[in-house]
This record gives sequence, structure tokens and C-alpha cells, in this order.
Amino acid sequence: MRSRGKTAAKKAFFSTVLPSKSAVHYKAGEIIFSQGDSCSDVHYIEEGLVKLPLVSKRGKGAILAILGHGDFFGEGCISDATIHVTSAIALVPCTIILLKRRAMLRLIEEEQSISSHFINYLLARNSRMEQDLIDHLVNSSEKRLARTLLLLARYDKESENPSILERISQDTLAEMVGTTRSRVNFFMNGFRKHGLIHYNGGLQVHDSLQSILHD
Amino acid sequence: MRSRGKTAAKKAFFSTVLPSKSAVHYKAGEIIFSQGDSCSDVHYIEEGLVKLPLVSKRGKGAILAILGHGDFFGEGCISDATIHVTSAIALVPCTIILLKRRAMLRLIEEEQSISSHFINYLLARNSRMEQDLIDHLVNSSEKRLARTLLLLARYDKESENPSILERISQDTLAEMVGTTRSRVNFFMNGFRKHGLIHYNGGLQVHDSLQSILHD
DNA sequence: GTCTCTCTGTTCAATTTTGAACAGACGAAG
DNA sequence: CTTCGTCTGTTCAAAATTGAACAGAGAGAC
Repeated sequence: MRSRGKTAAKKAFFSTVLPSKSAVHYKAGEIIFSQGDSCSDVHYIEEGLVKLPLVSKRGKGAILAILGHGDFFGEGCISDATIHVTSAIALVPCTIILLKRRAMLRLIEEEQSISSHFINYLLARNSRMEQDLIDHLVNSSEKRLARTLLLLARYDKESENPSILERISQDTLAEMVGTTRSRVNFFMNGFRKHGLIHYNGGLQVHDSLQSILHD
Repeated sequence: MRSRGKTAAKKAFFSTVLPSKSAVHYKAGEIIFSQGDSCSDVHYIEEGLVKLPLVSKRGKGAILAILGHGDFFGEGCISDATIHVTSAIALVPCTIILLKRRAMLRLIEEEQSISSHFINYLLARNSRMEQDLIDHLVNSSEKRLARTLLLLARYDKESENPSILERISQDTLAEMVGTTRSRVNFFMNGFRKHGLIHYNGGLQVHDSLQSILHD
């Protein structure tokens, strides 16, 4: 169950065991579900990228996560979630596998290998979120922005699809990082001045941006 | 597997199935493990409260979580964690059940009810952390502080033990909320002025503090 | 008692962050 | 080509946050 070095194999696992007949396609920008909808299905990303935005009671927007191939979302309904805390929107064309709550429960209860893999997935997801939280607790928004850009760049490398970075506005970045566009613009200008990012038509993130993270 | 209304029963589950002979006692303040230690055991809190603090590369402290009866920690080793990202320190006298990584794997793979319950636990833990993250994305430190105080007050109500609130300094609160003591002190004074908290020897949190959260 | 230690209350200048505005660039739609 | 809408670059005053200092209160050790 150790996973280092076999990420790809692990990601493929659910694609092979989930019923692909329940796959649904979404166009870029399409809404998969909305914040406040009742949730009764588990979603699995077979292909594409999905963002999970939310709006606070005071109207402030935020983006909880951007997920890609091999990730689940809306999985809270398996235990006790009844309504979606966030919306889910396709960032690029997506293939999503839908599983009714009960179907997922059956899989987990009847297929030992599935429940093991799912536990593994949840633990990985947990530690990703833990990193995000730590980031907020100890890092400045500048570092969080750098981290976010590097994450998006990674997605861009994985799939040769239309670049995500070019579809993400400074407003969106601000919502991901938890700050304002003012700030994002300010930092982006700084990064650019230092040659850490580049505009060639679209935004390009240089690996050297990691230098920002080295505390 | 729905859990509303049976939280207590759910929490008891692992106490009944985990090998209680491997229980270990810790005194208040004792270090269970330290950030950077290699991690090979899963820890389950049979009784007590544990905090998970960390220190960033730049020396900034933060508290990732405070966990209580029914919570696991160090569970990352089940899949791929190799060293602890945080320390773990007993806040009050604790009874912790220790499970070697392999023992936990065996339980998960062989006992269907255990893996189901564990998935349920992980999902609940996930949504707690999600709330924390959302809190950082959309809320002010004042609200986060209020939320933290209410959470601690809840722990205090559950166990009639020596009050946690009285053992938590403004410094610690600052590390939990992700701000400075300056700020915590400022807000606490405000809460006190408005009668939302009270000092009678020790700190007391009034339910009315929730009014702060109503956006 | 007295010393030490830790915690809180308080203050404040320096800095960071917000929120809002406006102009220019660009692409899509008509 | 023109218009519309969206995104970026830029500016700035107002507001929030930090970081540091110091005094006093209280607890525990001796």
C-alpha cells in the first residue's frame, strides 16, 4: 500500500474498477453541481480538471481545490454530508464517473481491494489538505501564490491539453490563495520582474519560482 | 453508515475493536512524538486531548489540530507518510492505543467493518479540515478565533476534566488561528467587553460568542 | 517571603493588506 | 469595424496587522 513511485498505477486503479458506463462528459466551464445542492452521488475524475469554488455567507468567493485525474469529489455523501459545501465546475473538458451513494457503499463493503485503495486515496487527500492548511498557518500570501502557480503548472505538464494557466485569471488566483487581486497582481509583477514567470501570450511558470518557497 | 445522531456510538466503535493491550498513558504535556520523527505507528485516542503543533522552516509555530476521544493521528503512515509533519503532545492525561503500520493494514484488509468505519472516520476528518481551510479562505482572524474558542469550549463540556481553556495561552491561540498574540489579545478584549467571554479565575466562553460567526 | 517564569494587558510605529477606482489591452460577438 | 465584456496594470488612501516593548499579575519552587 506504500505508494511512492507508483502514483500512476494507483491513479489508474479506480478507472479499472468503477463502472465506466456511468461516465458523463462535461464541457469546459460546465457546472457539475452547485453549492447547496443535495449530494447523493460520488464523483470520480476519469479525465480533466475540476474546480471547487464556494461563496461565503458574506459573498466572498474562494476556491477550495482544483482536482484532476484520479481524484474523487462529492465523496462526503458516503458518510454524512447531505448538501454540497462547494460547487464543482469543469475547467477543461472532463469525463466524470458518477456513483450513487449506495453503489459506492456496496463497492466499499464488498470489494476489499477497493476499500483499501479508497482509504489510501483518502489519506493522500488528507495530507494534501493538511499541506494547504499549514500553508495558511505559516506562510505569507506570496508563498501561497507561488505554490498555487507551481501546482497549476504541474497540471499543465501532465496533460498537454489547453493550458490551464492561460484560463486562470488573477481574480481566480486570489480566490485560490485567499487574498485579493490587488495582492496577486502585486506579487505577479514581482515574480515577473525577477524572471520567475513569463508572459508569452499566456502565462508561463518557470521552475525557478520554487526559489520563493525556500523559506 | 450515515452518522447523524449516533456520533457517540461511532466514536466507541474503534475502542471495542482495537487491541487495548497496546494502550499507552501519557501525562499532560508529555510528548508523544516529535516533528521529523519517522512514523510507523497509527495512534488512536482512547481518552484525552492531543495537540499537533509544528514549526515552520522559518521558525514560525502553528497548531494544526487539537484532537480528542475517537480521533486517530499519525495515520499517514498507513499509506505513504514516512516522517511526522507535526509533533503530538498530550494536553491532558491521555490513553492512546498504538498500532504498528502492518497491524493496522491487516485490520483494514481483513475486517470489513473496520475498513468501513475507518473510511467513515477519514471522511469526517476530511470535512473538518475542509471547514478549517474554508475558514482561512473566507473568514477574518476574529472569526477564526471565535470558532477556535467555541471548539475548545465544546471539548471542555464533553469531559469534565481540568478545563482546557484554562491551559491555553493567548500564544497558543495565536498559533491555532494563524495570527499573532497582539491580535488575539485585541480580539479577546473585544469579546470580553461585549460579554461574550468571561474571566473567573480561568477563561470561560459563553455560547453567545457564536454571534460573532453569523457572518 | 522572595525569586523566577509565564501569561496577560497595553501601547505604538512600521508595515502590510484591503478595497476601490480607472485606463488600456484583448478577444468575442454582432 | 465597433461594441461589449473581461482581464490586467496601476495608483492610492484607509484600514488592518505585525512585531516589539514593557509593566503588572499570578503560580510555583525554594
